[in-house]
Amino acid sequence: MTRGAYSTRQKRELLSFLKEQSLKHFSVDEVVFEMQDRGEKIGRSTVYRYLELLAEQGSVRKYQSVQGITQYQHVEDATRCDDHFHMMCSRCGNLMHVDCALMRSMSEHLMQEHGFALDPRETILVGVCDNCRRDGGEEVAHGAHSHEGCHHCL
Amino acid sequence: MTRGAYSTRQKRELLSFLKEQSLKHFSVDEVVFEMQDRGEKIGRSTVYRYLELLAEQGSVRKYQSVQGITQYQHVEDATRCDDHFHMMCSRCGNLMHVDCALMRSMSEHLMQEHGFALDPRETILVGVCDNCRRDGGEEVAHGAHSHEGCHHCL
DNA sequence: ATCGAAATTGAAAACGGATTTCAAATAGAG
DNA sequence: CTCTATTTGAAATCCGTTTTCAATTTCGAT
Repeated sequence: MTRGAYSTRQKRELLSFLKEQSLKHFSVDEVVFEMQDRGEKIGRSTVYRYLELLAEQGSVRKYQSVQGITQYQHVEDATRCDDHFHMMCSRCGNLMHVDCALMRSMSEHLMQEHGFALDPRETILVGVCDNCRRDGGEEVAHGAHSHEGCHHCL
Repeated sequence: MTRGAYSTRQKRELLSFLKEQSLKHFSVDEVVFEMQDRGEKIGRSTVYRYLELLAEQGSVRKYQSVQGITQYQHVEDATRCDDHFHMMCSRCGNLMHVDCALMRSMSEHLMQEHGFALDPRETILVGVCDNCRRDGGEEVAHGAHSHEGCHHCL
């Protein structure tokens, strides 16, 4: 079987659902419920399979929530997120991009001194974002980038 | 039921097993197998229950591996792993400690330039460890610290 | 447009780690 | 020792994920 060869209604609808909500993250069940709410017909196994395929191809990112449930998130430009890191706010769930000289020298250090090949696609720096530190951590729109002040960064 | 009121042989043996291998990390199954290998009689549910209790009390730390398996690690001093970082191998699941000047300056940078309060207890750097890069990723004993060469580190 | 091989779908079964159940065993107070 | 509360552990259950497989769909070839 050559996965990903045919284009189907389910795949098109799932992909456009994810694209609409770009940088927002979903569990498989959330995708299934929200899509079925819209009247779109799609099965759980299809969602699992296609999200997995998209993750391999790089157009969605996959990570484990603290509770151990797999979360998926669409990233518009697949290569765009391969060479920098991501910070996630543990209060609001916001995911932010960081591309610093410091991060790169850390990568190099880990490789040279520890033989550890750090993977920026898999690694998520967890902490508390600026907004949440200030205003106590209400839910905030996903995907905002809070790094205006940094001249090293994206 | 008032959990943790009674002292039992199983609890004493589990705790001393963990203490012996301090800072090494285990899945529940690894604990069960290794303890049963030594001839100690302990059931899987007891291990789950007691590790959970110890985690709440702070004397063991609990992690999700990339494969989604929960890992437990004894920390004599609960605060001891609060100030350095952890790297996890995405192939063998091995968790390693890193305490580098570089990591600390990265933390400072994120705070100063991005207002992001990085949390070393929640953050796990993901990549491929030395052993797995060399020999193609067979299962390796857990808990080894592969940073002998680094003078910055633990 | 039709045929046929290959890919895809999705309901249901299987899987596997974690949790819960509950009767039997054990701890500890009196 | 006796009585009650806690703990144990095998088995059942839960729940997210993966796999199975027959039916369906896609798409190239004719």
